[in-house]
Amino acid sequence: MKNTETVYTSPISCRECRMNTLCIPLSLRSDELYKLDQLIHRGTPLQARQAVFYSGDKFTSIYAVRSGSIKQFCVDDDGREQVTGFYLPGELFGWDGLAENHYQNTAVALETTSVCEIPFDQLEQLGASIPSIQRHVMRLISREISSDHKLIALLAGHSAHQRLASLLLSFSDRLAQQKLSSTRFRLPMSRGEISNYLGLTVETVSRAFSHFQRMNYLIVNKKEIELVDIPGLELLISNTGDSE
Amino acid sequence: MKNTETVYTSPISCRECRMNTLCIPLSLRSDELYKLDQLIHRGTPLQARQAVFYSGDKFTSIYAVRSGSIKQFCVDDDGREQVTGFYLPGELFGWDGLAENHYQNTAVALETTSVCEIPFDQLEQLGASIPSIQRHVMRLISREISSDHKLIALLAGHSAHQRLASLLLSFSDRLAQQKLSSTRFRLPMSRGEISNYLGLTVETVSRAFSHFQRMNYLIVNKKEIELVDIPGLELLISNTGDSE
DNA sequence: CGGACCTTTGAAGACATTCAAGGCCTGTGG
DNA sequence: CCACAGGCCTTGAATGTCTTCAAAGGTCCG
Repeated sequence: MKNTETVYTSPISCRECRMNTLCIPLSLRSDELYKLDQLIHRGTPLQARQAVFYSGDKFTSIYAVRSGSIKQFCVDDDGREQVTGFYLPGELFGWDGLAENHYQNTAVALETTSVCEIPFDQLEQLGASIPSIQRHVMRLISREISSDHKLIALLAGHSAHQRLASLLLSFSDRLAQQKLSSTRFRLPMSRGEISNYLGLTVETVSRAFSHFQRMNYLIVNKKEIELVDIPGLELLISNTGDSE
Repeated sequence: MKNTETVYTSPISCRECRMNTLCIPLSLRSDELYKLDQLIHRGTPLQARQAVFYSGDKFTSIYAVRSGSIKQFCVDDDGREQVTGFYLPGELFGWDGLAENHYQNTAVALETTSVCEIPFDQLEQLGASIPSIQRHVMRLISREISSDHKLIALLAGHSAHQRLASLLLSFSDRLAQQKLSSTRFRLPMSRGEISNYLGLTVETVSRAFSHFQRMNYLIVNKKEIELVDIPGLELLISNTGDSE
């Protein structure tokens, strides 16, 4: 099992676990790394339901989840909330504020959560002098677009069961990336938040969980999930319905 | 009626209508503008159904629609296509390729279409020397995220009628930005493409059009649309259903 | 212990899909 | 130029999935 983090041999990089939470696979000289590291403000931990920023706030920074989890949602013209994403440790959020210089979404902690703040104008200046950083920042933004496209495809073309299964497997994958268990985990958000994200009702999500348990795809106990048949869930998602 | 384009006093900027199709509200010195303008490759016109790039192609450039229209779609693991966006003159596409250095979507012309190619590495280099360009590029990418979020909210929280009405009003707005009629226009895509984009079936979209015509919201003749009651459509979209 | 909120489950209903068929355009070949 | 084939679009009827409405159990926190 290779430890890819050994790239960061600088004592700076691992101090306070800053860099590795950004998952930045850059090969930087240590002085460059030092500059990047200096940008990152380590915030005080947030309590559940506490906001990182509100929709309409002036855009200043992007954020990385260090521990805990974040829910991002926007509010429609007619007052409807729409969850646009859940963010786990190592993931970045806040990009949407860049376009209009104001955050379009509100970001709140789903549990006790700590985040890193990365002031954008400083990141921008640093990017101007270190091209690899510039490139990487753009790549990170683009990644957000790709994940949004995946969600669009999920919402536009999949059933309730498929949507929930996708969410669970997405969580599983992302936890695995953090070297956490991909089969047993705790969902940090409520059924209501899941249903909103997936474009369903609370009842439908609840029924889907029950159904998955009956089918022995998983064991669910409140927010604790144990996936016992990941291939089965994958099959469920890929089934277009023209067979069976 | 102010003409905001008078910013571009340089003879370069208006040559071949390059800059104004990018809608870049930058105040650049003419030498900077010249450099930016030089990047832009004017492509030969595309015929309907012809691709700008395919999913999996190496990422080289972003593109701006000069005339005509573009459909962007990705193909799921299980082969399902999902339209992720339609692009009209003045709009940019191709950002999704940045993350993995390969385009995730395929972009095809919906009709005879001409696009500008903007090689990304050159744009990047230029951005490094001209901060305002750098900033603007990021803003453009972020705009893509915002519009994706709007689509997510549309798919997750709105009925078939609301989705189609939203699409029509979105077209109306975007055409107005190009100083074209916002009430009479031709939809460049098929019913099937609309239904895929909106997460519906062809039949549902067709019925929605018929319904809108019966309700005197619009007049539809094949792909020709005339919006006759835009406020009515707006009301339809904002109605959460708890009234009326 | 009580109350509010979240979750689950049931039953009825609504909306969108599926299945089916016919009409309308377009482009091609006779 | 006309005929025909194949899309694409529309419409109808039946089905199904998800929602809505309703109620009860569970959990958390004061």
